[in-house]
Amino acid sequence: MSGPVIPVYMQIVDTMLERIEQGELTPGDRLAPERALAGDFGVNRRTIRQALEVLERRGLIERRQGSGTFISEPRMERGASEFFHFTERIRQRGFAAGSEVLSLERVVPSPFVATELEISPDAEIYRFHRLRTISSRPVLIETFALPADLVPGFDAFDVTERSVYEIMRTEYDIHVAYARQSLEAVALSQIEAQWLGASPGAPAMLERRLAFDEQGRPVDFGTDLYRGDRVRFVTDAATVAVPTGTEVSAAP
Amino acid sequence: MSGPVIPVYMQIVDTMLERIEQGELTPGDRLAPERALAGDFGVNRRTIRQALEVLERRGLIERRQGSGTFISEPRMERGASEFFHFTERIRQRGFAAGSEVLSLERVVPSPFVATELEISPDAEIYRFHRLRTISSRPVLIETFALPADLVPGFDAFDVTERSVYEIMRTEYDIHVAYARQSLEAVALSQIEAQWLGASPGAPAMLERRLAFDEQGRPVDFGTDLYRGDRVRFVTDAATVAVPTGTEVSAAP
DNA sequence: TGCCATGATTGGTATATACCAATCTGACAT
DNA sequence: ATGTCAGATTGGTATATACCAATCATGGCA
Repeated sequence: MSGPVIPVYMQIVDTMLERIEQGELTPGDRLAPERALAGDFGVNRRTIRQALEVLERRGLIERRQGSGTFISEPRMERGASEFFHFTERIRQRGFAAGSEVLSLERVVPSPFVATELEISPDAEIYRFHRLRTISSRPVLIETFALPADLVPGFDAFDVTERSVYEIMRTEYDIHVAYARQSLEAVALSQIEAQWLGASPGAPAMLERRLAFDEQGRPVDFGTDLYRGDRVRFVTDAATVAVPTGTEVSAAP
Repeated sequence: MSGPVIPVYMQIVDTMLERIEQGELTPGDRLAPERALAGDFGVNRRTIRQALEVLERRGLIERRQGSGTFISEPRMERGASEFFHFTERIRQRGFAAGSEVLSLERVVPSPFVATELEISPDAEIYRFHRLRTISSRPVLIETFALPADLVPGFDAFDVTERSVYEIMRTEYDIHVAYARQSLEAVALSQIEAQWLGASPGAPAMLERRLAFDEQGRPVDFGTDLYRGDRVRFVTDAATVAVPTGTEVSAAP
């Protein structure tokens, strides 16, 4: 009648994340061989491999056949502090950045959200919507889902004035390090259009976001919905081959 | 002795990619159960699972415990700061990439285009539109404007089969090195919708592009117009791109 | 000293087996 | 008709075992 069943390989993932966090393992270090880890943890080698596959997909380790498994350099590029600061960016351009909280509640997440955040389906989250304005004109709706266990009492803070990630950093010592994100074009629903002062069906830019902290824990799952006529994303590119996760290869 | 050793699970991946490409399996279809596939292919269930894991990571299938494994809706994914090799990327994902030239003419550009390309207002350009398809379904309309002085006789080449930048490179020794790009959400016009097989007003992603060669000369000015429901731009933090990363700007 | 065969090490692939967990189906009771 | 529950179906996790492929370290030879 225990709580949620956490698979063994995920427990091993957590253990290794801790070791990385504690500094027992630092970038460049080589892990023990899979067979040795299997012995240490008292599990089958296959189970260790499942755990390593998770860590590899998150970019925390690198595996080289015949050589070993190594802790990778943390991918902090375009880190939270630079990337997510809507307010400073807008003010630097000489506009007035505004903010309004549309909703804030503590709820049980949908199974999908729970899965993405890697929390048990009955653990709660803080979910809220925030409207962002430039020169008093609505520009985007932000949606956040934060695991309540990580940020207990989050609703005590004023999300109108402060950055969400800044609160997580200073109040909870959670440092958002990187995010998986994607952009797509969508049509505004009725309610979204109303919030943004646009017409239903008008084009908008939807950014999906799953943010991780330095230990690779998912800490925020949400979206940014931009009015299509009020935002442009600059994506300058060089021809240099860019090794992104979207590249397809035999190796995971 | 024998050629390169392709693991069995990758051969199975290839087989399934073919079936998807051939239309034997279409989005929404349910695959046979893993145990049945194992029997069909004459391999262990674990091997089938390895193949399915690859397909899942590529976003081609979706697995639901207790329910089955399903072909997902094809969506082209690309990094926001990559703009080359449409064809290769699509084929790597196991889809058939198609191409159709909608127009090709040598004309005097508008003053705006002439300014962007830094050519005299009466110098001519090659202007053309190309429709790109994935599995025979329209995905984007490309628009190009190339200074005619740089690529004389460009209309002699078959833009249906060859990459524009590849032609510029091999036939004219012009090496596209860099592009200033931006992304925005727009609504499809009547004619655009017709080409893309969508409804007028449907959301789309407009990418504006000004490409430069290694000497910093503007060599191409154009746009890519993506159907909003058939493309997703991945903007992970994993791609370096700090200096020219994604920025938000207030639209004029 | 320098090179390179050779074996040990390490991750990669594959089989066989078993049981768990989520979902769906259909018979049955109301 | 409608709701409910038991069993079947299907993907998920885990063990034990074996061998292959890439890499590395060692020691002998020129």
